[in-house]
Amino acid sequence: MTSTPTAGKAGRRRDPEKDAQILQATLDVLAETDYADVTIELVAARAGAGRHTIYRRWEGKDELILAAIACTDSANLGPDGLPDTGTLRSDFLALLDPNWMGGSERRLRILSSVSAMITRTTRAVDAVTKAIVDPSTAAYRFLIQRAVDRGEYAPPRNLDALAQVIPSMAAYRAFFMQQVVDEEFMLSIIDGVVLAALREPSAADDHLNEQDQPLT
Amino acid sequence: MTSTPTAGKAGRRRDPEKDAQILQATLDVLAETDYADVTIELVAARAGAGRHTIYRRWEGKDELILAAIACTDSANLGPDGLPDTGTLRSDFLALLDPNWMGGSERRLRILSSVSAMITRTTRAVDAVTKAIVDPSTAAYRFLIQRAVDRGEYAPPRNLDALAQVIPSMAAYRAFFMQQVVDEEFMLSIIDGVVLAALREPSAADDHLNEQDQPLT
Amino acid sequence: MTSTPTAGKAGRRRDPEKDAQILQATLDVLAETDYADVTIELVAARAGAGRHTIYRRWEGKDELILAAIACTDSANLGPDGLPDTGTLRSDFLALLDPNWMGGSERRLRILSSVSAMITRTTRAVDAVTKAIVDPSTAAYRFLIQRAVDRGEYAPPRNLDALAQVIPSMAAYRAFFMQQVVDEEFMLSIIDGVVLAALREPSAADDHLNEQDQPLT
Amino acid sequence: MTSTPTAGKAGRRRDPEKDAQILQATLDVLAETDYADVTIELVAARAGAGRHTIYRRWEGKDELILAAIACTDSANLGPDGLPDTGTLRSDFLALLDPNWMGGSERRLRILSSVSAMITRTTRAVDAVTKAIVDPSTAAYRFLIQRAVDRGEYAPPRNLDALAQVIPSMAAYRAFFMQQVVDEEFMLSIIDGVVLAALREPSAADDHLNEQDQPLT
DNA sequence: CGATAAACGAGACGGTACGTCGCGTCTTCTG
DNA sequence: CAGAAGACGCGACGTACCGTCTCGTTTATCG
Repeated sequence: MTSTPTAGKAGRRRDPEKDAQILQATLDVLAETDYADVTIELVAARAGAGRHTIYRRWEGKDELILAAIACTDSANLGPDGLPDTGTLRSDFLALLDPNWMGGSERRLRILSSVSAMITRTTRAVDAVTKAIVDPSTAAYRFLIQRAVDRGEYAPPRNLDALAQVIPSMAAYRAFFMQQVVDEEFMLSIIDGVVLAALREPSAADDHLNEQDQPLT
Repeated sequence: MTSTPTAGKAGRRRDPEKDAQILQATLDVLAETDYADVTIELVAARAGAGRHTIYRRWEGKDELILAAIACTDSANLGPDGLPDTGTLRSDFLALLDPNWMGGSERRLRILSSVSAMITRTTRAVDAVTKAIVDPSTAAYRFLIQRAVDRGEYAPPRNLDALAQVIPSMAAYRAFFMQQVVDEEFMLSIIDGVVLAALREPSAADDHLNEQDQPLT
Repeated sequence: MTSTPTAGKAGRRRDPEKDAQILQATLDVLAETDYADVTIELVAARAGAGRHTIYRRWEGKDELILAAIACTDSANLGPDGLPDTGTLRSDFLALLDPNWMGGSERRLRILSSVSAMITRTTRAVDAVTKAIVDPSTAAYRFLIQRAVDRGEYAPPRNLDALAQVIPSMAAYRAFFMQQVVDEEFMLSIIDGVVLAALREPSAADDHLNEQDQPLT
Repeated sequence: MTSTPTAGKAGRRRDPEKDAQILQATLDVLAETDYADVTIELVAARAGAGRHTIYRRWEGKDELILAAIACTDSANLGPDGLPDTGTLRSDFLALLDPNWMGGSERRLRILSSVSAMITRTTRAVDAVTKAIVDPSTAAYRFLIQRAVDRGEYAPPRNLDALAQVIPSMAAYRAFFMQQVVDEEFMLSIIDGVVLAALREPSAADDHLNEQDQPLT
């Protein structure tokens, strides 16, 4: 997106490793300090790069940070990377540790930094949505749907809404309240909200378990 | 020397009207531009004040913005200001419009600006907690508790968690996804999550009100 | 010229001492290093000032250096500061040491630095002319005229041309040839050129000695 | 070892025409803009060359400019190229036009650019000395000596000093004062200084040619 | 004649100075 | 003394040029 990797033109190619180094340095700095203290100079120094090398790739500070966020590997939230413990409740708990919000302090601090841009740039919203919001929601939706499929719960009235409960509440607590998202908190919303909103399957649901049922 | 009319000090009094003008100007600027573009110079110009007059009153940019936000009257979320429509569902809907997150675009933009400070300043967290988080949670808890009290629903397993569902999800949508919190969305979480997690009271519930009832 | 010293307006006055400190620092740096190595940052640091303070007073690097050159105290080349030894020859020699070209290494290095600007800026020419060229020429013209007035020499055919001989040749040697302007060299042009071009007064000149005689 | 016509190396030969193109482009750019605005990039573009091609040939910007100036053919100041009009005065005037300082505006601008380097690079001094100072002085010394030899003037006390008068004063005027060196100016120094410092030969001069004659 | 080696246009790269802007502090004058 | 005006030290911003270093292509000489 930032570079046209192999255009059949002359001239030295942009070092693709530099991209990675710079983005990594950006994330590192972002994790350590505040958005306002993220200096292009500092990022460049960390990445062993010159300032101009950064400006050649991204339009400015914001674009750089956005790109860094975007490259946060949220790929472990794909179906393959998700836990499969047998019950939805323990799946949720298993997701706590490596998951973005309850995960490392680092991930949270990085996210917090983006917030400084989210108001002004549509791109910031897109980046956050793509890197964090969508993957999280998708992961939770997958887990719930699987539990329904295996007959653990009846199909919920609104799967989409339910899938957003945990990420929303975790983010709210972590970001606006700046409080840790620990197991106690997770359990309170797992048991008190999500699982409470699910029902055990009725007898009539048995035939539908293996079929596609439109979600609305 | 004999008559010190106002206070025991000599010299010109601080113009109390300036406080209001400056805070108003801060909110105005905050509403139209980004946090990073909120310049003390600009605020001062808008307020018809000098920069030093601002620094005499607040410690710096952050404190100024915090003070400006703090003076936003969100106090209509007290028990007296809350709707009482007869059912919890319509109470929730009645809360949508005047509520902060579903409120005016202006209010959202102003509040979004705090996010730029929330990471570094403990005071920002306090301000947000005091102005937004606590009132919202308290309001929703009040509404739910009232519905339980009037026998509309059985006492939930975790009232605190449930009370935070709506503000969390609304904030997440409005802030991180930058999408409108309209009635459709509210209904999806009211019906799909909150009300789904509540049970109608059984006959036995009269005695069980204060007890845990195992899920299985 | 750079500041309007006492306009009846509000606001902090520009520190007049800063002007001096900055100009002095500029001259110092100019004397030590090359034009290209004169950094605003360095000058500011030397002067104990911020970069912005410099840019507030002068438009840029060139203007700063020009101003610094202009403030070089060439006032000791006024009639009062000139030597009066009794003979033109020893007057010339007496001028060697404190004089600009034969003077301090410092003065020469400073001049050399301006040369980098003299091509592009008309202002540079003006500054050099005002600070160096004119004072030197005027000084030599004064000395020669005084010698003529006292009857040491007959009025020269072209006083202006003669007055420029020494500064021109000293500058040429010092700047283009980068060789020292020492007493030996000075004597060679004093005796070989200037004094050689002057004549002893004829008998008829005696009456005119004390009168004004137009030069061209 | 006897006949290695080109060189014992493989690989593509350096395009000798590129040298010329680059030097020409350098001179062109030098003539129209200031030293500081002479960009390697710009020169390369003008010459239809790549920057690296320039750096392969010269060590840097300074060396390039020096080389460009060095290739300016100012060698028409040799004894054969000098005018021989019969009198020293008209010889001087005849030298005005094609001479470097009185020469084209272009030539002056180009040479002025060296001044930016003359302080830091010894090579610049050498180049200037070789290209300008020495030829000019030699030319004027030759003309004066010839006039003396033909009996037009008595041998001057210091031929070297006298030979530098015109180039020095012309350079001073052209460079430091940035004023044209026209016939009027030349006449003023020819008549007012150089010729004034020369004496018509006395009868006794035939024997005294090699002796000093005291001024008094 | 094909392999190899250098030159070449293009342009990425690490530095470093530029000139601009905002912050928070300070001084000066006016009411 | 408060208040408006604005100078001041600091430090980040984004731009430009320097000189070096790849790239892929072209051109020459040697095996």
